[in-house]
Amino acid sequence: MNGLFEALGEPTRRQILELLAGGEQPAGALVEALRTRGPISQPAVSQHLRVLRTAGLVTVRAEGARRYYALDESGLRAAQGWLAGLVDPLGAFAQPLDALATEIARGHRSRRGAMLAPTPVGQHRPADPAPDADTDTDTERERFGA
Amino acid sequence: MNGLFEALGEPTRRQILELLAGGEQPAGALVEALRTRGPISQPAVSQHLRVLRTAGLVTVRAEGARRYYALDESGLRAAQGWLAGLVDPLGAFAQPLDALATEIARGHRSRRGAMLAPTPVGQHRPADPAPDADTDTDTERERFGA
DNA sequence: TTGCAATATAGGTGTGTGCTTATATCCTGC
DNA sequence: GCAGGATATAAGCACACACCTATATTGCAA
Repeated sequence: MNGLFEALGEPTRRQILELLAGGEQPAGALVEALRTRGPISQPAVSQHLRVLRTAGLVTVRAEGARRYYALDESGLRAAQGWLAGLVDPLGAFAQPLDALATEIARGHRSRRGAMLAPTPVGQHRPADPAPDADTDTDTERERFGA
Repeated sequence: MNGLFEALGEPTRRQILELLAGGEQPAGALVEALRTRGPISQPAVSQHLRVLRTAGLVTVRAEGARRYYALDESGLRAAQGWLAGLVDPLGAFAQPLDALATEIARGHRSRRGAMLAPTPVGQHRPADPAPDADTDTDTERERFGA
């Protein structure tokens, strides 16, 4: 789960996510769909999918030679959580309600201010959901893992 | 309001947003704050602020020679809305509750599928909140506008 | 096994963009 | 007015990254 917002920053990748909002799809179908909008190569899409995957925005499921991609809600929620934490320092609305209780119990200080890195509740201190981190920890060989 | 997610894709810019979550701040203070994390020039920050502004993520208020920046919730909500639209095709949870009613009244079709560009409710069809759009429509001279 | 379909990786290229220094613009106080 | 502070723009550079073609890997069916 790295480079969350960096991944979202690319229009083609956002388009892929929109396509996946319609349900799970094999990589090939995504290539096809994207080609209705403009010319793009299969490897380009594959690379985008990899970025989305390491960002925790999509999941893969292998079925035979086909690889089905789907939205990964955890990543999407992480992004939403971070945004929510900005507007609403208390994080009251972010996902699980019990987080609110936690905050209250802690005696919510000063309501706004001195809360530089807003804790996006739900995931405690994601330490910035998208911390540059070019360190490709994804060396795990799992090619075509069935 | 352009390049929403592109703007969010930059770590320094996200850091600026986090700083602004603590309340309105003049540009200079942001430069100072960012310098605690690492070396950066004043123009660099100014440029980031511009990007955030044209993305609708921050607002500016001029007071004397100083320019106070603050979070623009509309932009943040737009981003959240888009994300929400992905996970929840009906857009039930996105901001104002009445949006749900609207959807229901319209007779929510087929629940999932064929809804490629999920309407993020709240702002009807932002036509992709961050549509590449390199066309710099921001030629409006408003330098140091009081 | 061979062939083909589906997808991923390798390697190379061009461009966008984030950075810097230098300078312009605008405000305020003297 | 002029000096100095605060911020924005200009111009140029370097590097990241999105893209491509070519190829490797895996699965399946003949």
